[in-house]
Amino acid sequence: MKMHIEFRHLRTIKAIHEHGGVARAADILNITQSALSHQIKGLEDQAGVELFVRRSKPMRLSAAGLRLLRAAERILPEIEALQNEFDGLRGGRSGRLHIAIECHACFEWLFPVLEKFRKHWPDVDVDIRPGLAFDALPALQKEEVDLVISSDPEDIPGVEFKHLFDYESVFVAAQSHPLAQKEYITAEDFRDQTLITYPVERTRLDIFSQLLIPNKIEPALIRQVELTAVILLLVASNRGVSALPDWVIREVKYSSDYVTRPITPKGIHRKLFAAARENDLKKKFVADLIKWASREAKSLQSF
Amino acid sequence: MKMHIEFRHLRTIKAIHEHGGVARAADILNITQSALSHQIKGLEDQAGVELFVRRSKPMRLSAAGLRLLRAAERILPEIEALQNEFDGLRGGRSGRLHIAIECHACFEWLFPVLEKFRKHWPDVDVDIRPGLAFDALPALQKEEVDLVISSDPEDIPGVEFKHLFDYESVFVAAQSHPLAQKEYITAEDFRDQTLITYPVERTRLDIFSQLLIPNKIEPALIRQVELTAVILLLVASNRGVSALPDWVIREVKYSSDYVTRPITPKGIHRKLFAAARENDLKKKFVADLIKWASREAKSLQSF
DNA sequence: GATCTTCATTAATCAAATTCATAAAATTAA
DNA sequence: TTAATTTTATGAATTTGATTAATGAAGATC
Repeated sequence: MKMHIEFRHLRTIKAIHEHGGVARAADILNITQSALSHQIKGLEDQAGVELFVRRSKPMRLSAAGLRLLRAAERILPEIEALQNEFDGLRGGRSGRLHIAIECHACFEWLFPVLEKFRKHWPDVDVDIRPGLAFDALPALQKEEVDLVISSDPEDIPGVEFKHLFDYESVFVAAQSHPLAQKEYITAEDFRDQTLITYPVERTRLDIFSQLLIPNKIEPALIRQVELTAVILLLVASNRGVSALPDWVIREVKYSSDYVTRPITPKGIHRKLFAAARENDLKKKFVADLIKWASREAKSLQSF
Repeated sequence: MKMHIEFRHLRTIKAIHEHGGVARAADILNITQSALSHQIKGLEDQAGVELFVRRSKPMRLSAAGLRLLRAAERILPEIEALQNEFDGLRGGRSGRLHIAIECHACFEWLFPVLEKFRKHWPDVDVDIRPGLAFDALPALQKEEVDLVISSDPEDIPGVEFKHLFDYESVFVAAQSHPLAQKEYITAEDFRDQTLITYPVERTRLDIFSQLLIPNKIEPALIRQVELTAVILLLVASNRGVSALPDWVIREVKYSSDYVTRPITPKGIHRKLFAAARENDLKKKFVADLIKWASREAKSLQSF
């Protein structure tokens, strides 16, 4: 004999307890007293346990009934919350916005955007998913992630790339560094240098993908550093050179112990895009994030 | 449009996620694939949200579906535990045994019994309910309490009194106390004494109910003390006299700075009973508690 | 003791979950 | 590529089971 508890039963137990009696509970639940009576009987038969003490007339919960009540009071709020969440989801108030970033430096300008976003959309589950930073576009298609910040737009059906802003990857070195004398930097210049980069794969770094790999040049040493501020510190104290997006450097320009130079005569110019599923772009909160991200990025450039 | 989640849906979501696909989940749940398909469609329609990503064929949970899954994984174990508890309840393995004691001193021998009980019946919710110590028998009828330790058996339908043991309420005083010279104590003897009692109503103390109230005697002073050991300490140092069950005193007899005397020539002889609902007496764990209580009490007497 | 509440029961009704049979879509194999 | 296979969706019929209406029984209340 198996017991078959349903939410209906939990609501019934709770209502009977709270309103003291089957008839009143029935009123609250908008069903007849008879229905509740049947319901309770069904539960008691299946459970093989008396849920109520019928000795005295407005019947009270028995020990087993009290246990059930406690369960009801823990479970019912959960699905109620769930239902509210789904309501919000339909109304576009809540949702998920998991972001994969291919460019490591993007943390810099993305964080303030996320701060603002969280304030305006408190019910949206926004997050940056690390790890799957490469292969991010397949993840976007599979709905494992909802937004990808990328420099390499592809033509994928159902996915749209929104242009955020242009930037230039520039060479950074200490003022006293020999290369600081040059007007522009070439691939060859890196051959005997210590290159300081973010701790990510080479293919995700502009300096490699756009210059060193095509020219088959290997720097003398590569040193990986997480924080942009630390990279600049090391560069300024002549422990190596680096290549960073111009806006990253502009943000901390006041420390003028280093100089920037274009890479190749024309410079490495790149565009940054936000990729999302076409469907999601209709959602207000996704559009908002892209709008704010673009604005924040452009305000960084205007320094 | 209101959403109507049921346990069935939670189980479905969980099964589809775990077994990767509707067909397999259907197999596990002993239901047809069609039923699950209809079920999901129903949920999605009502929620107005896509629960699955149908882009690829063994279909996967969407963001919304994942939330539902998380809820399922929190809620389902709860009712599973509940069902197990109810199964145990039917099998007599679990249950409730809340005890009301009318005689305050009974704590002394009840505690070791409860220790043993807890070891043998770990799933039974055993407890001593203080406060409702008087009026305990009505509470027993109303199933607010499941066992009452009492000296005054009444003829209540559906309630049975099991005899535990006999005891004598004896007078205790310091060896140097004048009344220690007497062979037995009378009601009159208390008139100019400081009487040390447990902090409960008079009607629940043998010395009052059996002697002082019938004889309309009021002691010079009453001092209320919680712990038996402290009562005996005060008595030994001549701060007052007391009246206690013989077995209480026997237990700490080694401290021989006080003497005991019968109250009235015949002594106050009482019986102690365990009262329970006839129904509950069929339960093994209730029978066990009474059996062990009786045994423990008798072993105390044989000191 | 008469009346008012409160809960239980029976049979009938109604809604909804499930099934059966089959189509459609995607995946895999040939 | 087609064919074969797996996986999900759909429509109509069926079954299940929850609810109701009407009524009866048992406490409570005056």
